[in-house]
Amino acid sequence: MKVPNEELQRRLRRLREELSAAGIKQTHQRLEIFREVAGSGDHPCAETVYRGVRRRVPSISLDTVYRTLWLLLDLGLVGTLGRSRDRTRFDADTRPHHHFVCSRCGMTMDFYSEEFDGLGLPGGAGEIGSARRARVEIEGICADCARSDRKERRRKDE
Amino acid sequence: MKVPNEELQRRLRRLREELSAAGIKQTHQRLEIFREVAGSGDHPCAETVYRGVRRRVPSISLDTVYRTLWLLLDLGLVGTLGRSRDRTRFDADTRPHHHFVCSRCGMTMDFYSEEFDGLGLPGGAGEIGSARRARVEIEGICADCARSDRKERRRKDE
DNA sequence: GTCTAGTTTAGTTATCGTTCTTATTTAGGA
DNA sequence: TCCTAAATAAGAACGATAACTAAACTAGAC
Repeated sequence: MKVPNEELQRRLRRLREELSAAGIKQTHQRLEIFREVAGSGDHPCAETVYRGVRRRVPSISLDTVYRTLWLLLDLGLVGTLGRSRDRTRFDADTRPHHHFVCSRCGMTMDFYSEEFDGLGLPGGAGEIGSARRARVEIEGICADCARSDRKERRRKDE
Repeated sequence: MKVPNEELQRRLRRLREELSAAGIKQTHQRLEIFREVAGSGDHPCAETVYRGVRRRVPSISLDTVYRTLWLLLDLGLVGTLGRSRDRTRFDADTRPHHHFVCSRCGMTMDFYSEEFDGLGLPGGAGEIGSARRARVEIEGICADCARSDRKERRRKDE
């Protein structure tokens, strides 16, 4: 799976824009690391990116790859699959269920929905495979955080 | 967040059933570790479970907690949040998108669906918070694996 | 109740992904 | 071109997790 060149160029242009907007230096390493991720239609891990970039920049260090990937994540230029930088969390609820994650406080809450359980691949993506079970993660602001936000705002307005 | 006692008892009963069905001994430690996870409506990490169990079984070792949690996972008595035991994977596609994960080969494929992007909390769970964005992960068998499964079955039938 | 195989503990060590430290290099502005 | 803050390379360090040991323990079969 390769990203078409046109799309890759678009992404590289965006990288340059975002870096200068944020006042961050455009180094050879950063460019090549991003090119590696942005050019693979896949979901590479840091090690894979490292091996790929090393073919073009043999002196690159794994540390630089990690630092750069987290930088790109902060800038919103890449994302991660699943929760990153978190230890494994266990869940004794084995019924099919879904999660709501508060993007403010990080709290994860379960909820149930048979409709969500049975979601299948949408038309056009059906040829990828056959669905067995769906898990939905909704990101948003939990009621508690929304409350304290409102309180905070009221305090400021006075 | 605490699990109601009735539900906890149901889960403990299931633990006993599954352990004897699998011919695995029912030890005090296993019971207490499971009770800790099953009794917390939360999503504790191994360390949290360890601290909780240690209050009741002070001699417990962290090693036993890990061994038992993975055992419970293998038995399907607990699950994990997100991909466990996997390194962080990066994704240069910053458009909203969803994933199809093949439970046979582990391959993760992207797909797009504006309908999925906009999923909100279902009725009855709306008071949890306000949704901002949804991510759907569909688990199933990819077309490639389905093909080789069929081939395998044909070979056996001959 | 006895036996035994499976389990736990404690302690040590290994591994793996990731991060830190420090000396060196470099991008980009003056 | 020169300067300096920022970035890098190398390898040591780190934290979570896993493996291994030997000795003690115990659940469940007989």
